[in-house]
Amino acid sequence: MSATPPFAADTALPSVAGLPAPAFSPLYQQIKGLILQSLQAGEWKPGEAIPSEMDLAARFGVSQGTVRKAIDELAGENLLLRRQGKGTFVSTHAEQQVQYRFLRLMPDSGDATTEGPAERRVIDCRSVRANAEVARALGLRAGESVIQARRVLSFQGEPTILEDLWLPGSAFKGLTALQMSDYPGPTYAMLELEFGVRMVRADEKIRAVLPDAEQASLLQVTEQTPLLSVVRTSYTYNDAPMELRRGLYRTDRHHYRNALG
Amino acid sequence: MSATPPFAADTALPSVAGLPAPAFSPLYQQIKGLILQSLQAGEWKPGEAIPSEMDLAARFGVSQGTVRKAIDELAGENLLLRRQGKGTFVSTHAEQQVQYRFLRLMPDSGDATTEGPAERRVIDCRSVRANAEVARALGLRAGESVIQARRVLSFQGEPTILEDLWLPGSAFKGLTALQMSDYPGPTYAMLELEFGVRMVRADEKIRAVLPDAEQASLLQVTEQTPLLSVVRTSYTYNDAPMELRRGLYRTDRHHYRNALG
DNA sequence: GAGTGGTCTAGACCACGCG
DNA sequence: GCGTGGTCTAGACCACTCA
Repeated sequence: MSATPPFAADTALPSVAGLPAPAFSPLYQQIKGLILQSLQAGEWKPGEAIPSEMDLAARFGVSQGTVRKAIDELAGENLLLRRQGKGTFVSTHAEQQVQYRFLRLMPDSGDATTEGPAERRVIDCRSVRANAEVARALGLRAGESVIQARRVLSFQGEPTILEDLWLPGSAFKGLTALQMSDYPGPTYAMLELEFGVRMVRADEKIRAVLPDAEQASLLQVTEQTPLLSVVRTSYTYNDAPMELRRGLYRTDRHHYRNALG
Repeated sequence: MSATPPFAADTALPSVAGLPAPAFSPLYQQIKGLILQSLQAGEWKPGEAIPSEMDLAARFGVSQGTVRKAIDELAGENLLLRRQGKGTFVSTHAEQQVQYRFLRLMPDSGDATTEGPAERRVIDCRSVRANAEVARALGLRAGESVIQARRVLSFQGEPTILEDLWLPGSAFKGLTALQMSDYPGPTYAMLELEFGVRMVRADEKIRAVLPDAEQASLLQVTEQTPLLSVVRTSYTYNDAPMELRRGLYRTDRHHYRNALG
């Protein structure tokens, strides 16, 4: 029971010259926003169930159908996971059926399960000052503290991915090389667990490049071997960038897979 | 008015040993299937409006809400396009706001609109016999007739993409180099218009490679320039493969963009 | 059997596009 | 002002999970 709808739909806001009217916000979008706030505030932790649709409907003072539509959208964005008969759960990078949610590199033959998990070797992990590029990508000022790490992922004993990554120092203070290498499972799952930061979506820019001498050596290829450069920016709930990652992928036994709708 | 629901939900089909029960098919999924059939049969052409939700509800003998949910899914798969106040339309590669629906290559600065349309140069277009690889990708037998084409796309005067593509000869009989070069707009739109074949989704496998001498010459780069190899298989409504395309992308002024959800 | 999400319906009203 | 898709409600019943 209880409350009245959070806001009246703003059907008649003043319109701005030159721009289309500010648009009207349906109830279920407002409910979606409220659920998003609770997710962001950590009211429900990754992997946990959120309240049932009926409970949320009562809490927000709307019908079940309206809550349902809000949850539908959040589930479509992979922020929530519905399980019939059990409840609706906060998405997590752990306990994912697919091992790595953001990694699109696939073995040429077989699939990720036949290949087994990656072996990780952390080469470097330390706190540095952000240069201009890193600062821009993470929404920081140049010179602010960031954690920089480098590691090599190997599949079936063959070094395949060289990753450099940068995380804002403020959110990940105290991250160690040990955490980066010892956590069993995706690094994003470790960041959720240890720092409460959940990466929710990401953008990638892909190029073909040649490695420098050090990169080639780490991947055990020649400097004439073309590699995929994958620059990823990952975002948390409020669309704030929380990670910059640059991967160099060997594509002699793997390929980057993409589905176009 | 009219008909009874197309099928009773098959709640109690015999279950197969070792497999989970055959599942139950909600009404809206059946409606979705019927709409899909009409699309595939060409009852409504790309760009045209399909009947209103009320009309379809009457035609199928279900409620508007059920038709709505079926259409929602088809719109989510980009097969239909909803426009409030106007109707629901069959998606098309023409009149797309984004010029190229399947092309993920973006200029490093600015966007596709600032860059202007690509200039196309068709180098080759002829009928050949499918080799084993092409036959497998297109679901043909080796030796069957396929149309093979090669072309270069240039942006702002700079050759950027070299494409080889293969189309099943049966569906595209009579395709000429002239059609490939003269049609203003996406090639996929031309194939819709001239052959009634609509590419609905695609898969891409991406690698970093070095070009051979001929490829390098066509793209005006050296043989030591790393390029993106993008092998795309495109599918029509019934998930039948209808095109194999291999692109070599220069990534010195462009990058392949991907969003991860 | 109780509780969850999933489907389906019927009806009311709203926003949008267009003649 | 009409027809379209879009929102919201209320209620019934179904499928799934787990105790």
